[in-house]
Amino acid sequence: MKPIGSQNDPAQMEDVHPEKTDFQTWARNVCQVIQGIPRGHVLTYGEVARLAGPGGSARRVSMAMRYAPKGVKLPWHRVINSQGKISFPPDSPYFSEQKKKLEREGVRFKGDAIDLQRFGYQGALDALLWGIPPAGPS
DNA sequence: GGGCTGACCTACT
DNA sequence: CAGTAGGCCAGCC
Repeated sequence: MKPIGSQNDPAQMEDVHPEKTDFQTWARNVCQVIQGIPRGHVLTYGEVARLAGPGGSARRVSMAMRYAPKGVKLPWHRVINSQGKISFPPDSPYFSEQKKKLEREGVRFKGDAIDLQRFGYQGALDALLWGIPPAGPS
């Protein structure tokens, strides 16, 4: 992917208004939410979108992660779709990589999907607001 | 300026 | 439980 290509206009780069809930601000919020997911838990796109703020749609979550530079450490593998499955094609290298990372963190697959009842980060909002660690799956 | 695509979601049939 | 329909919005052609 190319970084905006020929965007040499200084006006567009510097004239940024963080107060507004534009895509960049919202995307940054999404990154915060994803980084707040503890090890061994996962969140769905819809939940991340809701936690990131108003005007959030699940599609934008995926865009935000692609939007983030490589330098940013983002546990993107902890984000899955509402079906509890990985959103990559099974033959994609990303699929195996994500599954591998998740299993390494203790997330077990029930067939081809994850049991959201167990590994779904239900305490996401609490942790984001008060820093309360989640109760691990027993 | 319009049209199609996409790491998606919810609801309905 | 599988398939379909509508909605969502940034990027790219």
